[in-house]
Amino acid sequence: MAQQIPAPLGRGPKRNLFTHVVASLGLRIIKGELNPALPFPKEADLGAEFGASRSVIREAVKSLAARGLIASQTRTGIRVLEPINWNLLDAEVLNWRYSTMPQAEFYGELFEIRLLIEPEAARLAAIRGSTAEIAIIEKAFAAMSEAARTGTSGVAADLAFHRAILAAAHNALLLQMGNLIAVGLDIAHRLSSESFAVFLPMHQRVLDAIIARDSDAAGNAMRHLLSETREFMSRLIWA
Amino acid sequence: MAQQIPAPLGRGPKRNLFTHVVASLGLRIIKGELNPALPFPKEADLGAEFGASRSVIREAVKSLAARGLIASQTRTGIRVLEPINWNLLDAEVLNWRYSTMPQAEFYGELFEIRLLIEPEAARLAAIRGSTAEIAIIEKAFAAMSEAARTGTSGVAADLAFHRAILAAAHNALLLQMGNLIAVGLDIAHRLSSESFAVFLPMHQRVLDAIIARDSDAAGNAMRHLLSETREFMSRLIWA
DNA sequence: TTTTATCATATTATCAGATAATATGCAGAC
DNA sequence: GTCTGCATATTATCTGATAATATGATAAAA
Repeated sequence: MAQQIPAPLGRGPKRNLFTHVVASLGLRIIKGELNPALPFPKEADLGAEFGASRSVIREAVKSLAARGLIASQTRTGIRVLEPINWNLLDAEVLNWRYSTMPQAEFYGELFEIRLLIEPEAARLAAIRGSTAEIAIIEKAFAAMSEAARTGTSGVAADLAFHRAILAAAHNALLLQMGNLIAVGLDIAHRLSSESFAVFLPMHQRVLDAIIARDSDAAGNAMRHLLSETREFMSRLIWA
Repeated sequence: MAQQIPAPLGRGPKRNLFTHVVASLGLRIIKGELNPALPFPKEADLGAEFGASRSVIREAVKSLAARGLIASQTRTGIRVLEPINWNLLDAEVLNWRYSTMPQAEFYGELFEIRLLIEPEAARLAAIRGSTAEIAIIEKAFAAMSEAARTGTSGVAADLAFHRAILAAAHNALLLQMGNLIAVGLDIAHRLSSESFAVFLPMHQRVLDAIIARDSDAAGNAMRHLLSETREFMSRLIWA
């Protein structure tokens, strides 16, 4: 039988059908359009809607289930799980949430966690970081400086800086929080592409404290950096 | 053609083929038996190994990919991702990791995070918690007391207590950390089934501080509870 | 009336065997 | 050497089956 023509479906990168279905359903769930109280479309219906075969639909369902968004059962069908089950730290879920929540609210939530995690991570990095690990932090900072000088985007370097600190703290669970930071930086970059240059000196202070193995100073410098960034962003959001 | 008889494969609940394949591969990846440097088996090979059709294998692959463990690409095949991409806070990944890591190491990592998160959560709960939310904390504590009195397992109530505090802190990302606590309590329970009775008074102190809206006291009480628990567990692990 | 046992049915779970898309590496041209 | 085009291996997607299972209806029993 002739292959079905994939429906054009308008916007969206649509790298492949699977990705499209996952993103589309994921977003609908996060938005609340599909929720635990409502009956979820059957595999067959989803297939018809997306112009996809059952295989693709089922793979998408498994992908969303792995993120804690839905569960499926023989005869019962698919159902949306309560938000408490959602893997909010999953990069995709994080982005879907970010794109649907009020910016200020999401940002407040995000920075509350960052302020909880990162100062302690900086403190631990100053204590536990190997010289090699600290060198990576240094290198990331150098890249940030370079980006500031040349006026190119320093988002990647900024992210690398914060991730390197998490890595130097020697706690894998802590490192996981990198996703949060990535989203946070992405927002910051969209709001103000030069913002990170302003905060370069504060990054420097964090770095110096870690190099000096001064754990308290490192923690404080990081706390200061994050507080100031939050302030700065708040002003941008409310402006 | 006759349906293939699902291989008995020995132990394991084996609720269904899909779950079995996911758990089996997930564990192998976490263990490092399958790693980024090694070529990953092809879909066809996996199918042969597990006695499963390609559909099941592909669904399992998507499920593991959603957890950040692997990625697959046309022609290139499947590959294991670097550990930094793993969703360590996913309940399954957490359990796989727990079952393969040295207990002391895992426990240290876990409590480092809990000590970071939960005192602040308790503090915020004392400030932001609605009366209804605080009532839930109270109810969980009552259930813990009851369990202690009757000698039944209080793990569920204990988990409910800590989750209720996270919920009362009004930060969805914070709530996500409940998975960590669940694993932590599970370990504690396996090591010493009566341990939670010992810590009942410390839980009471946390609860009282939250009811009294004394945020600092709540934070300190939680910190104390966790430190003592960690101490207690360390002794058990090394004994 | 209430409970328990039986059964039909709807939906996911799994299987089988296709074709399509695509990244890789090789071979040949420049 | 570098580029271009082609063959190939592997995943991506489709199609159409059969199997397993939870649900609700129905019937039987208490």
